[in-house]
Amino acid sequence: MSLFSNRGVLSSDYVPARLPFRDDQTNEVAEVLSPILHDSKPSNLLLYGKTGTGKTAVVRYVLSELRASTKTDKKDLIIAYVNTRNADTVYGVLAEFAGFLDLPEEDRIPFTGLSIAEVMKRIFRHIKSNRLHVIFVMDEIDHLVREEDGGDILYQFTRSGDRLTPGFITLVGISNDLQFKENLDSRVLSSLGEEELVFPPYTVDELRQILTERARSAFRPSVASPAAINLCAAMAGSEHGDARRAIDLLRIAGEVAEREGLKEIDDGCIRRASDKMEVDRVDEAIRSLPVQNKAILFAVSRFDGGTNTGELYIAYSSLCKKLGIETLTQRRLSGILGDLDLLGLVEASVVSKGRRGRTKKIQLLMGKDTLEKTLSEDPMFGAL
DNA sequence: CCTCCACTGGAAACCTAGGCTC
DNA sequence: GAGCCTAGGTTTCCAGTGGAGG
Repeated sequence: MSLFSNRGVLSSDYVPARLPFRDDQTNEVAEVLSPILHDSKPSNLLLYGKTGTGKTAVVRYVLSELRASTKTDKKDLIIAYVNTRNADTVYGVLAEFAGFLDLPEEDRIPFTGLSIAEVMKRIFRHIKSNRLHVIFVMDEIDHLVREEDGGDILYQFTRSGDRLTPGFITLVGISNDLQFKENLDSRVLSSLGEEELVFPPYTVDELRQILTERARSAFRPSVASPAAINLCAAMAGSEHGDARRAIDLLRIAGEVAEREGLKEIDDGCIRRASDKMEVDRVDEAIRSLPVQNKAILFAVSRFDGGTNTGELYIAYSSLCKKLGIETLTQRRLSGILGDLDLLGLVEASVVSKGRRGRTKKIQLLMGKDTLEKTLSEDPMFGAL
């Protein structure tokens, strides 16, 4: 018998009927966006806060309320939500955004081939001619700003006024990075940040209450004891006040308990769940890597006590020959190493060895066996 | 205090895939 | 169908550099 009565309550895209400890933010977002109900353009809005502080949840909540309170026959209100990190490139963001707009057949955005300018033109033309009122939510907008030309796109959106009338776009930017403003053109910032809102991290006590509330509807009675919930809140949230992590942890702990045939979640489940989350994260990151990055990662794993760029390049080159794939240049390898470092799969730091030059000291950040197990799913690496 | 290694990392050129125009 | 254009990945080129050994 399942320990869960409603697992969905603990899933990452669940929006609860009320967001605890976020009433102020909810009201403010609602207030800023409310002009749309009277067909006038709301101010652009910028939300900051670390991950798991409820930014996305608040926005989703307000938007769904907004949707609910507009008349069903209203076809000119478009609410678009794009996570700019998932969309990955500037082009990807625009293409995904365009997906919300229901462009006419001949103006559909293919997945590649068009210039950014052409994509913008199509989007703007469509909004203008259909008098659309658009709220465009860009989650993890800091990622877009870091992309080349990303800030430029924002500039165009914020300056798009008369190219769109009688339609309009209101931008809602969500950022995890509190300093991303520094990389932003000041004109864009002043326009995008017409209204700003900061989300403080949750305290451990707040997390505990959030979890308690969710657990009540997610689990059968007496599956998640107060002690278990305390531990989840403390483990996931003590450093960052990250509610998403805390909720994920609780859900996975529940799954672990269920699989092990237990009647309730104990400390052990939670610790094993925490380990599992880390393994899953790494697993997924490896799986979605391009071949070259996998090959480089594999080459890194051949050195037990860490290695350096020159040594790694030699190992990588012979690996490529063995695999029958193209060998990239050392310059490129260095760049990919940087990416792997950002993903937290590898640690690559520049060290100087005096007269023996400067290099990157490289170390694998996971068990060799974890990597080999995941990599062996790829037919190309299976034989190794 | 200077040298000089083994790279780093910026900049620009090059390549490729795919849509567009005519 | 030829020829053009762009985005994104890669290569080419190279000036710049932290610090152990002299």
